[in-house]
Amino acid sequence: MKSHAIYHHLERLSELLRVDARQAGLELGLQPVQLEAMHYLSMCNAFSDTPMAVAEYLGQTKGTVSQTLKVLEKKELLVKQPDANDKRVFHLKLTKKGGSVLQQLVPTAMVMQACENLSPKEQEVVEQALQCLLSSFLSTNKMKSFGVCRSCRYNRHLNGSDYFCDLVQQPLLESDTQLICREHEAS
Amino acid sequence: MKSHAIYHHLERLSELLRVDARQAGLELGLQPVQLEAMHYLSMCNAFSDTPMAVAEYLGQTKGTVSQTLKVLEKKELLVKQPDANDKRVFHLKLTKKGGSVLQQLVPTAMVMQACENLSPKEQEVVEQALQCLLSSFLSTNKMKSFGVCRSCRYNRHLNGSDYFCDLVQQPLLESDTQLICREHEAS
DNA sequence: TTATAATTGTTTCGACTCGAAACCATTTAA
DNA sequence: TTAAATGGTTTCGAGTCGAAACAATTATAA
Repeated sequence: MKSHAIYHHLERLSELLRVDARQAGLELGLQPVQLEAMHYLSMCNAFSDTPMAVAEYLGQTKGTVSQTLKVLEKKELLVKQPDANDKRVFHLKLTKKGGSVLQQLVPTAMVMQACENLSPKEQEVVEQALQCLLSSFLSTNKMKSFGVCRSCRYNRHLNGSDYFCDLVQQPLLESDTQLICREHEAS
Repeated sequence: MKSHAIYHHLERLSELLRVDARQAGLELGLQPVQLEAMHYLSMCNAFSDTPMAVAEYLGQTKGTVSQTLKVLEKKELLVKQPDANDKRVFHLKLTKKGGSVLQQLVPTAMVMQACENLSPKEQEVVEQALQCLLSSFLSTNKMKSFGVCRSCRYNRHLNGSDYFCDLVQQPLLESDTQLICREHEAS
């Protein structure tokens, strides 16, 4: 059983990542969790860009996330747009400023460099291993996967660039299918 | 370049781990960072069980760590012992209670189960990959490795169960050589 | 249809984290 | 023997986080 060794490495990587993210966000007064929220919003689709979805993704309560988003909104890194059909929900969009800040800070320089120092083969192995571990975490604990739309069992490829989601019963653009969906279920 | 994918997976794993650790420590009122400190202390050698070493390991300031340790001491999970030679330094030892709490909570049930759901081969690959990534982080950023004594370039294997550290100029027990050292440098 | 329940999001509160800076005691260097 | 460096603590302020109470809207069911 390698669980202790895996835990140990993961714990250390996690701490390094956190310290690094804290450092990276320091100049702009951004906290690690705020960067994570922005990172998620930059990758998710239009069904998944709400406060509730962010809360599920981060594993935090909606109240906590609400505060996080309020700060980002005040810093003009994102805007809240009311939903067309449901007056309760808001869609969160990164502003131009938000996007460029994110691109500048994520991934952090430390991670970039560390990855560049690995051979392409090693990068491939590491990426696969992390994915393997992550999906084991998610399936073992029956958590939402937040995978990309294209790999979802509800996603149907009609033909060419035409896709359709059987869950929300809507057609999808090809670009949509590369984004993260909160309803994602592995196929 | 897989750096973005690697960052993404790592970020997510890191967040899951943190949420899980928070949950695990909840009953006993232990915070994630407190568990990490205890975990470190359970694995480090006698040169590395001081507040400063914990601070370096966690990447936090000594002031912050001092507060963390004060809480753990008050909960009787560790004790502070004065150093024999240097009146400024203290050695931190987990109490019996601290050890059993740690054994119960680390690794968390989530990680244990997720690992058990991987095949032995997968566990091996994941463990190697994490180690590979971690050492790339550390070497790229010239950070202390906190590796086990046995793998250090200062460690000399004399014969049988006799070892010697060229840095501190002291003989080592075989059991010492399996512990983490703050002065560790890869050989 | 209309009351009831569930859902989305916000606000407030208190316990906790964290770094910076000031501080003390001790050790090392000059 | 003074000055600088080191290990550790304390204090302070800004920030994180969950719980709980709240408001508004939508879904359910009688």
